Amino acid sequence: MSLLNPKKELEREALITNLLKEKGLSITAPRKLILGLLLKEHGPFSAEEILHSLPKNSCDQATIYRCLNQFVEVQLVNTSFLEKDMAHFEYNDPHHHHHHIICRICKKIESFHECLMEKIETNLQRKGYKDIQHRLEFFAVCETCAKG
Amino acid sequence: MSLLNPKKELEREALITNLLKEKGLSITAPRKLILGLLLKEHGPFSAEEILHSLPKNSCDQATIYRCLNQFVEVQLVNTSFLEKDMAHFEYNDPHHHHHHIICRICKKIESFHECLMEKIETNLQRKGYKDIQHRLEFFAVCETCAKG
DNA sequence: ACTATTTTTGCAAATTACTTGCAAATCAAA
DNA sequence: TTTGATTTGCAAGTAATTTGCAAAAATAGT
Repeated sequence: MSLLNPKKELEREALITNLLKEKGLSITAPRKLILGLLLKEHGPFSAEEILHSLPKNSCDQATIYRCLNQFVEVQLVNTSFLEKDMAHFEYNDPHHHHHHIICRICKKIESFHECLMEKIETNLQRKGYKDIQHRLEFFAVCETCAKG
Repeated sequence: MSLLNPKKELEREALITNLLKEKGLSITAPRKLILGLLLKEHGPFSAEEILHSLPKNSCDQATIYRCLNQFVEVQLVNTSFLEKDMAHFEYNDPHHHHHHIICRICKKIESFHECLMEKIETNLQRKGYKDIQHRLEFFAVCETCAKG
């Protein structure tokens, strides 16, 4: 824990605890660690990155996956599939809706906040990105499943 | 091969062959089968679905993956990650740019052609979809990599 | 607080989409 | 058709993610 600002740390603790409670998840050490990391640093992170960012042996990788999946279920966290064989996870902050761009070569990930595609592409071009493609997918519950 | 319309079949053959040639890929039986399927039916298909749609033993699964990856490289085919542990593939028809919606429960995939998000979401709501989320990601070559 | 009940965790093994090494088959160029 | 390069099939390998199970921790009731 940070020795520099114990008050802020307490606030963070309370925030994490509240978020978990609101979503009906019990308060456990691994869940606080993982959610705490996602709140402090703004990802997206792979499960492996999370594992290595947390204190050694503080949390098993199976637990990390299980917690992340639960967080995604209750929409506390978003998943992206920026690389094909590895998911990335990020705190789902409703006030900071944004999207990602990944370099096809070096895999560096950046975020941006515009939300109209032509505008976004123009801005990306100005930033020097070449050969831009996008992928937009919607996820929802269809009429049949909503009734069943 | 279809006995109903041999002329159309020949045209299709020629189209497939031309597409492969244009992209600098040699003409092989598996490549023709896979691309042919993607041209005839409009996916997206998983590799497994492609395997089972082709005539028994006409093509190994390793070959299917290799061909699909080559098609993606030359931008003849697009990939989506609609389900988290399985890629879907679709012919990249520049005249029919579109996006997908997948039901979070039954995994049924539909396509639509609008390209502004609010409009899309409104239309999806009219179709009865609930709890709509979207995921938009850009892929490009960053300035550093373009120079290096 | 204490205990009982439920939930969660850690570990190790399993799963599964996807990839790869290699010898045999097929393709393309001349 | 022959020659050399590319591609294929097969079987084994890889790596992210999941799962079974017993032990540990969290919650609810008293």
